Amino acid sequence: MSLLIYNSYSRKKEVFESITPGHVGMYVCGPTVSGESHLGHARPYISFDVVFRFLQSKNFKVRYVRNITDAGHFEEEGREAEDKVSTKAQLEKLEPMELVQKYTNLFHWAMKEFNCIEPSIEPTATGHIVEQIVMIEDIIAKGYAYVVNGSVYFDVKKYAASHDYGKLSGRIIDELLDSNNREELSRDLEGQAEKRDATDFALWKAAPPEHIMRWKSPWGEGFPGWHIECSAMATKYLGASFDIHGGGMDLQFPHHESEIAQSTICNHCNPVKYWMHNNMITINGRKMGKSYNNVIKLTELFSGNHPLLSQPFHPMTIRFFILQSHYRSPLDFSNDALIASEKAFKRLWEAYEHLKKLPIGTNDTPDDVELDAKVNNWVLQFEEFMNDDFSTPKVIANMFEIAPVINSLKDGLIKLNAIKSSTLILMKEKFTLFLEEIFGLKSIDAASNEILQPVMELLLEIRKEAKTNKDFATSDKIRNQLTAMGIAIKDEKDGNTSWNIV
RNA sequence: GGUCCUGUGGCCGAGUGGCUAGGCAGAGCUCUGCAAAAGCUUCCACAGCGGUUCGAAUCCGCUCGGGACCUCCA
Repeated sequence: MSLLIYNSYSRKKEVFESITPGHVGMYVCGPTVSGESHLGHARPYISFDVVFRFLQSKNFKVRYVRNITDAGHFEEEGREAEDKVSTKAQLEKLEPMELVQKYTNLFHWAMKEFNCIEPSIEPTATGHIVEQIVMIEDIIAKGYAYVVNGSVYFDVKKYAASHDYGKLSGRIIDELLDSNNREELSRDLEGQAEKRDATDFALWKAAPPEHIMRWKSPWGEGFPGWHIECSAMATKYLGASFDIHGGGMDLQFPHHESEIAQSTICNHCNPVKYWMHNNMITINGRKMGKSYNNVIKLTELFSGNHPLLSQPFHPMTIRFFILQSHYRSPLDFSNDALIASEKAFKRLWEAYEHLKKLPIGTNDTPDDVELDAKVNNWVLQFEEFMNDDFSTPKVIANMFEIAPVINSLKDGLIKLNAIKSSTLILMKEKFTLFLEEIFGLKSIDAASNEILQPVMELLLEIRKEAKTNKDFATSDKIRNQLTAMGIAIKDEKDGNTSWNIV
């Protein structure tokens, strides 16, 4: 069965066919490392990590490029052309590269916590200034950019005359161009005056004297525009046209629209076959963002140190929470929703642990034909759902359908030969594949450490003896004290006792 | 103002015109020395008003509400 991907460019689901059979080139806009990542940032990187993993499971050789934006972003484009990174650096009295390194490290740490596989290539904007300059020169040579006072701007009007600028973001170019004359948009921004048209965007900005991050260029010292870095790096590592470009919905315009324009002029072809955009994470119905002052940083989420949070949340809980909704749907954050996800995830993972331990028999004829068929169907739908534009919530729903069956098998409420041995093997195989390898989830349990393990065994043995002697005072004392210490114990149906750190 | 998306039960969230999404919370029962967990059962729903249809949460229109983008943004 083929993979369907919703292409933002065509606004419909399309059958995925990679440009080079067996290989996939995927570019995802990475973080701007001028500050700490927040919950909103987690979504694209987790969503596209799953895309990456799923494509690999389908035996594609994927080159996954995710950049680090460590220069070139404008805090407020046009108003005061300033480099975001250098602004912050002056504030914190750090060397710009020191700041960039700090937040890059923090970002990498968070990605590791989320169990995101590292991209194949993680290029930095500052490491590709030359490529960007070459690309800008090319655009100028082809007549689609002009130089003013040491800055270079892309000529949108000229480009739009022969290309469909605005298609990706559903923008109507005439209205954008008209908006030049509209009062509410003529904000009379500094630097705006240099542009021939308000819709033109900067490829290169001349650096004012106080600007720390600056590079020599044919147009004087300056720094690159925001959009050119992605075009330059994507072209360098994935070629003139590649398969998948991902990022947040909020990047569609102007960032991705401009990327298309730049690359199209340089390479004479549409750079991207499938555009994928994840929706936003909202908080009380509002997009999480600095301008709204409603961000929850990842460090706060993991530590629980935030007024909106009642407790710390494990990175896997966040990952599961994100996977419980479809990547193109808005996802509303709340403390309660996260608590619900945490419980749900723990329950599902526990069932998975039980599944792994179920013994495989040699039963070819199921006692319960109906159940056997149902389970088979649920499991086989995992891939079907993923093939339908990565419908992770549906896969999870099916896993929850199967969880009671697993628990019942484990407790003997359903006999093992109710289902075929091959069905059980299939369950084990697919749960591991989808839960661990594709969804990238792993146990939330604080790893039971080596010293604790034998101590617990001893304690539980003593408790078992007490129980056998009907000395419930002792057995309850052990249980209650352990509970107070944060260790929960459960008497299983088979007479054994399991434990875990809460 | 323009473009687009969206409105599902106490909460979060799937839903491709006809068949129980799922999770969390609530209620009851079973198992259990008691717990916890688990299992079973169960309550609560498709913003409103029209229309298309044998049949709509699902398609169309209108109204009301929410949001995103149009400026840095995941």
